[in-house]
Amino acid sequence: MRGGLSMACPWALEVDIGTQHRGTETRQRLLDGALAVFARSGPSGFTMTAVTTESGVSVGSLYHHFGSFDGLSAALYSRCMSDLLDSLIAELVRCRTARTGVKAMAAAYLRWVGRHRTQAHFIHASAYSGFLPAHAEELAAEKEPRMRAMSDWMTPHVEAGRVVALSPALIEMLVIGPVAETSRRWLSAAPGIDLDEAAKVLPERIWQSVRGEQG
Amino acid sequence: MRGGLSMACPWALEVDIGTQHRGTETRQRLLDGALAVFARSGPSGFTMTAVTTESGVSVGSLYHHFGSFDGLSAALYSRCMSDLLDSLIAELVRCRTARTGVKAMAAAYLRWVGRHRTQAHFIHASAYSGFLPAHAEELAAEKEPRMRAMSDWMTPHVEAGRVVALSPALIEMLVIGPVAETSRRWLSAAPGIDLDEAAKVLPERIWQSVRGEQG
DNA sequence: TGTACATCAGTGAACGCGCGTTCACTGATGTAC
DNA sequence: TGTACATCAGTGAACGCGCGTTCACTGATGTAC
Repeated sequence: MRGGLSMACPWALEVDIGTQHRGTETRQRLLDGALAVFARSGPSGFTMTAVTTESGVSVGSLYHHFGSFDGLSAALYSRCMSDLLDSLIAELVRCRTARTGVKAMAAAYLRWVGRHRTQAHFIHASAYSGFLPAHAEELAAEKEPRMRAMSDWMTPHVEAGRVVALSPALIEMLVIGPVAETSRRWLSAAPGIDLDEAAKVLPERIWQSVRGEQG
Repeated sequence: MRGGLSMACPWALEVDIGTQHRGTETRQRLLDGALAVFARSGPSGFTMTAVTTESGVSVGSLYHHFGSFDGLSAALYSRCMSDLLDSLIAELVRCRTARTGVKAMAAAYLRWVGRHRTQAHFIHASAYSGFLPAHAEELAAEKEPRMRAMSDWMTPHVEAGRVVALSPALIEMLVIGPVAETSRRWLSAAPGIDLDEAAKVLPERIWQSVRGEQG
């Protein structure tokens, strides 16, 4: 059993610094189980009992690794958010012009949501949950370098006038706002929202909203 | 007591068709109390016990009027959403050009959120709550005429090419997306978001994203 | 290489708490004659 | 105008349920000598 798992997860050797392999594996099982519960039962069915049953891990073990159920929720949120941001960054760094970069981010956001519906649902549904403020520090530490990577890409374009001279936060509102709202409606199963159609037309319109005088 | 209330709320005579005045008053007290609880304690403190204590209305009375706690939540959501939409419409109908109308809606949204923080918080935090699907019909009935009013205003501008030829839903994403995302961050007390600053610059950028070739 | 020991990982029964809901009841209001 | 009656409005104790959390414990792993 142990040997098999080690072969399946050779990278675990690098991750497990000062911890045991089975601990890392248990954490993954809990996070995977939590996501499975959320996919099946939504926010109202997202309880500790359901997660421990789903993952086959004991309550005490959950507490050993995450400290509380909120702690597990925050860890899952962090994993989902990092995955989303990494997807955006991967698309962004391949672009050289401001226009292609902005459009790529908007399109990548919609594509990621379509391909990771449960994760996207969990991120959006957790927006006002109690565990976010309680674990704000760790979450910010995970998010900050990724936000900086995007900001670093954008800054030269802003300084050259190819993107409108607004604060990074407001540029983010214009780029992410429409696709986040689209995702929210799609996740709520609102009629009349099609991700593919949105991905075709929104990126160009979003670019029009942030292009500068030299754009 | 009754006489004093009747004088304070003469319009109640028009609203109370087939019901008693004190019933209407009790419903208002419950909804007001619910909003007060949400303002003080947020989503996690939003419980029936808290609402009945705050409003001084008995549990049984709550059930008599709303059927369940979810029913009360849905009614509160409906009241907040209608108030928001009515604010947008009031600004919209005063505008004749596509540009001023679109900009007015975006600005009005941000202004309403700033002036009705708790209501805005409740709307956004309820996005994935269980009571929305369960009461979808009544909520849609309240919302539909208001959405149609906005759609009716927009249609001639789309047909004349002053607004880009996209589905009403996608136009909504472009107009509401950035201001909704801005509100969300502001409501979460995220640093670096200022509603007044956003209201100054976002409306014009949003207009750029939806203007048509004749705009 | 073998043994002792410390630390990490994992277990699950038991607990208290506060939640939403029910129900048998009383009181207030409106209506019919 | 007065009375009987039906309906609407309001009460609050009692209930069961499932939640997150605790804790005394066993087992597995890694390390020192």
